[in-house]
Order: sequence, then C-alpha cells, then structure tokens
Amino acid sequence: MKKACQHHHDLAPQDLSSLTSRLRRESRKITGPRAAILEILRHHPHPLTNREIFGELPKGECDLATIYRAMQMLEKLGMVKRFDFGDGAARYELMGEGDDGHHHHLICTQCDTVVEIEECFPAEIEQHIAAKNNFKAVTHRLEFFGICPACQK
Amino acid sequence: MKKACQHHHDLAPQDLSSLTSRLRRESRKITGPRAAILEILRHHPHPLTNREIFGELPKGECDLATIYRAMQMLEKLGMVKRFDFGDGAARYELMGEGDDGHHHHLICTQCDTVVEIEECFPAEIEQHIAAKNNFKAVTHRLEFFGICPACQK
DNA sequence: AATCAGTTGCAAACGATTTGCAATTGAGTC
DNA sequence: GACTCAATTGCAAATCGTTTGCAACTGATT
Repeated sequence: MKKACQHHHDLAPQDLSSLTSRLRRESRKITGPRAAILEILRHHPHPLTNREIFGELPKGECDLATIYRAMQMLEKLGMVKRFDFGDGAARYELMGEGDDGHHHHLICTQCDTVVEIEECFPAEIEQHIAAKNNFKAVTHRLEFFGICPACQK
Repeated sequence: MKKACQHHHDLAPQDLSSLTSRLRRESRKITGPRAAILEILRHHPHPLTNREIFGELPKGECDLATIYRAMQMLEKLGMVKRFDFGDGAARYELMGEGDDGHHHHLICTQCDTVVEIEECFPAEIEQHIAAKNNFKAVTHRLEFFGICPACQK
C-alpha cells in the first residue's frame, strides 16, 4: 500500500473520556500509549494498519509492539474492528459502543483510497447459504476493489 | 488452520496434458516440480496453501520456494485463482480455461472445513456501489464463516 | 506513600513469502 | 543423440507483519 485516505467525516465518533471509561470498566489502565492510539483512531475515518498508527504517533511515543498489543486488546474488548484488505496487514477502525462495526469498504487498487460502504451482503441469501449447508452463526468478510475516479484519468 | 477438507468431487477438472499444453503455449517449461504441483491441485477441490501443497509432495520432490514461484507464475497465467481466508496464508485453486474462477467459500471457524459456494454478491448492487462512487472495474472479495454441522455437536 | 497487577520497551523469535546466485535442466537446434 | 541457452531449481539469506520473553516501569487502589 502506498498513500491512501480521503476524509468523509472528520468528526470524532466518540470522545476520549467515553473510550477511557470503557477501558477502566474492564480494569485496563489508561496509559500514555493507549490514549495516543485511541486519539489517532478517533480522528481517522478509515481502517489503519498498526504501522500507520505508529507513523502518526510522535517519534518516541510508543513501541510498535505496544501498538500490536493494544490493538489486540481493544479488539478483544470490542472497541475496534479488524479489517483485512488482502495485502497482508491488519487494519483497525474504532467502533461505537452498541455497534458491531460490521460494514465494508471500496478500495482503489491503484492509490489505495478507501471509501466506506453501507451496502451489505443480503441477509436472506446468507441465511439460505447457512441453511443449505447446515452451518450456524454464519457471517462474511467482504471488500470491494476497483479504480477510483482520480485514478481513471 | 488445523485440519480441513471435505471432498465434494474428486473428479479432476482437467487433465494434465491440457494443463501442460497451456504452459508450453506460454513457453514455460514442464518441469518435475510443476507437474507434481499441478497433479496435486488437480485432485483437490478446495484451495490449498503453499505449505499444504508442499506437504502433499513426496519429501524431496521440490523446494518450498519453488512452489511459491510456481504458484506466482500460474496465477499470472490465469491457471490458478488465489483466495484469502484471512489467516495470513494464500490459498490456490486450479481454474478452468475459460473460467475466471470467481466464486466464494464457506469456512468452518472451528475445524476449517471448506465448502464451495455458488451464490455471489448481487451484480446490480455491486454496479450501484460502483456508480455511486464513480469507481470503475469493481469486483469483490467475499468469504463466509460459520460453524459446520460436525462442529455444532 | 506503599503496593501490585497491568504495561511497556527492546530484542529475539516466528511464519509466510521473496530473492540472490550458482548449479541444473527442459526444449528446440543441428 | 549431442549442443545451446534461457528458464528453472535448491539453498540460504533477507523481508515483512506479528508475537513473545523478560526485566524495568507505572497507573490505580489502599
């Protein structure tokens, strides 16, 4: 991946205090690195890789391993959602409290611009697939790829 | 991933000679390792990781690096399709000549059983997504996850 | 201020994948 | 059936994303 990003909404989905109280609730410490990571996620509308988060942080702010550990923990607590764009690096997006964070993206294969998509795989078809194969608790992982307006020129 | 597999059809999708002639057509050599790899793919109905292919091969048959190179080449020639189940290992499935190999899977999150799925994301919705965002050449990557009948007991 | 589990930095370890390079080998050519 | 040469291979080292062991450190509570 090279560049990327295209801010649709620069609004913070939730304030830091609400985030930190979620941590406290789980008896997790609010440390400098964690606050900094959450602060970055709060200001990014699209999924970030750990390395991207690392890059956004002031130089000595925190170790890359700490970010990996933090994201793992945040995912376990359901505070971030992990996405996989198929390039071998996990990406994370902050998610609201009640929200399960399930949604998809449209990614430009040339410049890596990301657009959040509201459409989803039709539930009836998914249920049909589950029923036909006798599977339970079926979900899906879905991302779209194409060429963005800018890269078509 | 641990175990896996559940053969729906053990029929070879195409014979070796048709495969090797495709290689010859591209002025690629039919070497021992390549023939062995194709032979394995021919007999597997579900995507295999390079390591799995390696494991199927008689011990000293070929180097793992050779498999990586072979799969890369086969993918470029459009003879295999790469899939990503989100566990960090690429998987490959042999594909027919005219076929673009586009299809999806239903994977058991407990035992890694794989079922090939014929349903696909509705074209109209995909077109709508493409149009709304002014993207061209839009495709998608889609896989389903759930708990298979055997693992529900 | 004392205490202690939860955290962090750092370096080493890992697993998937790639790559440099010298030795080997298909596949036409004579 | 030898000859030639680019394509291919094995092997080891290198990359990349991610994980982990461990000793030092630090929030949060008492």
